[in-house]
Amino acid sequence: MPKKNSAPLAIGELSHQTGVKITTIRFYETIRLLPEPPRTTAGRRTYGAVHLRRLNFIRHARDLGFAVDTIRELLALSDAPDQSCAWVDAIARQHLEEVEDKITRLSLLRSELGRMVKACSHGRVGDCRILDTLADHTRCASDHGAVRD
Amino acid sequence: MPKKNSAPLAIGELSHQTGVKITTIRFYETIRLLPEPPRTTAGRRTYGAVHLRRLNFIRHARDLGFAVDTIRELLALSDAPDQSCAWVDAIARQHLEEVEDKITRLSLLRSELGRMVKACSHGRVGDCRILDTLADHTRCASDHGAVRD
DNA sequence: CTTGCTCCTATAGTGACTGTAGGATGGACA
DNA sequence: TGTCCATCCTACAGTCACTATAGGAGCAAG
Repeated sequence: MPKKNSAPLAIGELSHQTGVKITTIRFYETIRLLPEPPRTTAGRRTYGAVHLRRLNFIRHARDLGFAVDTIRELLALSDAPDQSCAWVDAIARQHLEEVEDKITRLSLLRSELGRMVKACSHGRVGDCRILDTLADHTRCASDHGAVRD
Repeated sequence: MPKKNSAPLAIGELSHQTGVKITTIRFYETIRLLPEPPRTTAGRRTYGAVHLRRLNFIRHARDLGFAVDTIRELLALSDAPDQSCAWVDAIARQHLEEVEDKITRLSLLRSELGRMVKACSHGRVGDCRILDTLADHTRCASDHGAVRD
């Protein structure tokens, strides 16, 4: 006996229940990530359980770092329950790899920054090891790449 | 006997020597990160050793993840060699902290994604553990926050 | 009826670039 | 001299995922 909690929600209510800001909810509507909800006669959006579920999914996926386009894909997949879930698996694995990659790069960065900070003798700017290091990549211990996301 | 390699560089040359794209060099000029260089009569930019040094500094700092505004600050500081380098040190330390923070958050994420992927039994979408997990944060082992930069 | 909250649209701004359109210049070769 | 291609120029739009602001209208309580 699934209790239908189907009283329509105002946007502020939906925002509160999902932790997604009102402006962001409206933004998701404009980029067609969230379907247009029905409106009251006065033009206010009214959301139901479907929207709530979908927005929770979106929010969680975003928190886990999935891109909006990827989420769109995942949502489409989850609407076709009889398909193989191999593609979902592939998407998740690829994202995991990207995260691991980022961690690796950031760790190299941490070492380099750590070394830089440690070398500082707290004197005058003219003798600053930190600025020296920034001025000349060859002083770096590792070939830290760029951290551009 | 410092060899002055002072033949003026064309923008393509500078790009080649620093690894910064031509468009990016021009962009740095518009945001006043790099000073406007002199031009030839035909209006082409000509760079000297000063620009080369400055751009190398910028590039290296960007690679290490410093924001453009921070780099602006660091450049201003490096132009005042008699000041104390405490502020430079503080900037670098803060950036290091931010990087460490990011690593922590990404590591939590990695665990969560790893768990998700491992739980996948490669069946149909309707039974997909990955989609289940995305649909419901309470299935998560940790309170991984958001990864928003 | 006023007060204060929620809601609406439309538009511009964020950071750090990247891409495109449409044109001018420079040097090498026939 | 013609012509070819690489290089350079400007100006503006697009990226991503929002956030902020301006200027209103609606709604419930006191």
